[in-house]
Amino acid sequence: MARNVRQSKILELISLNEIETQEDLVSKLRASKFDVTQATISRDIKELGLIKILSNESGRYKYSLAEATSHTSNKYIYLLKESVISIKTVKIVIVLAK
Amino acid sequence: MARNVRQSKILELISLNEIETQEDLVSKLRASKFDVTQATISRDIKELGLIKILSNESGRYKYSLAEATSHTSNKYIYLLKESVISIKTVKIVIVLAK
DNA sequence: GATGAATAGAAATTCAAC
DNA sequence: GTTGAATTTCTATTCATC
Repeated sequence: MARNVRQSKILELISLNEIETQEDLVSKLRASKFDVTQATISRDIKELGLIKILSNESGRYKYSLAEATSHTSNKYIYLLKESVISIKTVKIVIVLAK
Repeated sequence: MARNVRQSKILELISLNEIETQEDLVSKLRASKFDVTQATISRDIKELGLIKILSNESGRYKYSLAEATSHTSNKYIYLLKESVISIKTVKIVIVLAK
């Protein structure tokens, strides 16, 4: 399912990068061969429950994983299980467990 | 300091209500006699490090206190100390400690 | 430094198409 | 059910003003 692969890629991207806007995310996804628009990313972000927070480093807004709840963790874990995950994505699980 | 009083009122309002937009917050602040515009609220939100998250009840976005960090907690506690705080606002501290 | 009016910029939704 | 183009809605910033 392409949508799940894309969403797990989004989790990876926001974990490893400072993503300031949805357009940033679109660019990075396109660089990874995901042909997608801002409208879809907006929906993905809502489904993943991602939040925009202030980055300590830059003082600017960036996307972040939501504060862990059973709902969001289950969603993340499901996506990671469903997709072919690189070692980078495994690191996300570690981040979640912090 | 009017700004701090307003910001602690904001903490109270988002803790006790589902605030979906900055305009919502402006309305509620005006109802509480804070004469303020969206531009100022945008700045307050950034300074307080507030985030927009999905509400479990409504499935819609609402403003929320940030995940606790020493920085944000200190900021909240400072504001609560500085201002004349109602019993309602004391409840916010309890929420933060959860 | 704090703020508002206006504007630019970003994000959510609509509406159609698939 | 998923998506994109266009649009609406919402938010951040600019540029004055105090």
